[in-house]
Amino acid sequence: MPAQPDVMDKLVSLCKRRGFIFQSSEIYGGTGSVWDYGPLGVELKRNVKDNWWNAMVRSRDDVEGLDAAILMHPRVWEASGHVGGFVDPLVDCKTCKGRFRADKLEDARCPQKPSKQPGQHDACQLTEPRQFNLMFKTFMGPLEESASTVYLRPETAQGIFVNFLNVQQSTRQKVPFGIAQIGKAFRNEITPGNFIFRTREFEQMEMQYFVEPGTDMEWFEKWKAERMQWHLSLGLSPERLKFHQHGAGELAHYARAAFDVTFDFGGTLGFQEIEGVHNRGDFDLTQHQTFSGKKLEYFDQPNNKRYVPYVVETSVGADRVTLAILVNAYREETVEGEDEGRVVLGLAPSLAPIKAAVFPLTKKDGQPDMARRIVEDLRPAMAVDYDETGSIGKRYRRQDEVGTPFCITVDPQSTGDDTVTVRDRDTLAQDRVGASQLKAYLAGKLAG
RNA sequence: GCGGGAAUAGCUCAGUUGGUAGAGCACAACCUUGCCAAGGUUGGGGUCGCGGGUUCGAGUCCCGUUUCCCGCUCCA
Repeated sequence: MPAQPDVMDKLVSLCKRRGFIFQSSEIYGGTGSVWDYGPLGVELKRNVKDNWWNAMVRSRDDVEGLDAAILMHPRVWEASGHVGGFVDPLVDCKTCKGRFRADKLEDARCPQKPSKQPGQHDACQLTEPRQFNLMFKTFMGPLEESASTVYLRPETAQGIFVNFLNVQQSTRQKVPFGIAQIGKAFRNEITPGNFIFRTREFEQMEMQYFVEPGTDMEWFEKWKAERMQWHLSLGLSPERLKFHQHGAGELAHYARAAFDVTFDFGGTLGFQEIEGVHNRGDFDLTQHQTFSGKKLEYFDQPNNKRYVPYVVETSVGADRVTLAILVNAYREETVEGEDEGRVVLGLAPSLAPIKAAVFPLTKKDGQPDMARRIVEDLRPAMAVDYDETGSIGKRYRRQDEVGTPFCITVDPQSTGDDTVTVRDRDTLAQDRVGASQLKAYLAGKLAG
């Protein structure tokens, strides 16, 4: 299915208009590359995170939850390789306007091929190398001069590694087991962009699974399969999901094997990573042992052996998955007999910010009162909206474009026999349901 | 950070050779209608991204700056 090239633009507009996502600090002209989630966006993203947490932590007995601090001891980032590895010296060529990593140039010459820019590279004009550190720096302590420099974490994983023994010992977990965390991370990306796809402040959903060395590739394959299923369970179209195993040359410094889940965002973006599954070996725990001087070994009592576990990691960008869900759900379609098309967010009911909207067909004959009683009845069980403004068709479409799966209408018949119509967002079918059965009826639909 | 383009109402856009802002849609109230964006009346909303300059006068010309888009570079 070829995505419309301009779907992303329409989505950005829809997200702002209906309160999903706003640009940060907009009234001051906006701040680059950070975004705020509005009333509907925070519900959607929270539903995504809750789904992940329930699948990853609450429904398993071998994964424990954690919420580590964003600010960590600065030595953590020396051990992790971020202080050294996250700094790239870059040079610009004034002739061809290209930019290159100074450490990758073979000599002090612009590597731009002459054929690409004929006659322009007789004299190279490279700027001095400049350092780009991708970590945000700040100060811990009230006086800037005497305070120590700390970093905003560029990934959540290190909070899990440094707590490996705390969690293992406090929960009496045995290897293999995992630690999961949802939290913010920060990177001074050189080129942020594409809406919430690449931002400088973002949220990760990570799980580090600790296994016995030698069983790591087996677990790597297990988690690959499990994570693919999760993305499908969110309603992402199978044809828009593609899985990419990294070749030896692509691997990051810590990885023994890596696997990306990519999603087709359409347009110029195309397939982009939304989750990575990595076999990190014992790189991280060994580094922290070295830098901290503390043993990070697991004692296998039955077999009387001691080892540093290997780690299989799955790391999802919460914002990226949320964006993928929005892109995947966006559609424009024509209703038969209508001139104007409708915009629909075909969100899975479990992810929809609003589960049901209740309308009185007219403002007469006690219909608004009955509709409001239904709202109050449903509210404890689900996010529900009330709307009496405009024609019934207009109200349906307001809900369609924010992905509400069910619309409930109170009509003249309702006040007599206590039944209402439930209209399905996707099929447009209408069921007649007794008002007293409504809660159970919707619960069944939302679960199924 | 470099090069190019852009910025006027919530959205999409008009705005003449410089003479202190308009339309459609959207939104709100009321009337009407009553199951898929009907119609009518009324209304709210913009110091034209921000700062400076030229000018009697700047949305319009000049400089700076911020943000966004497209390339380059980077992307754990």
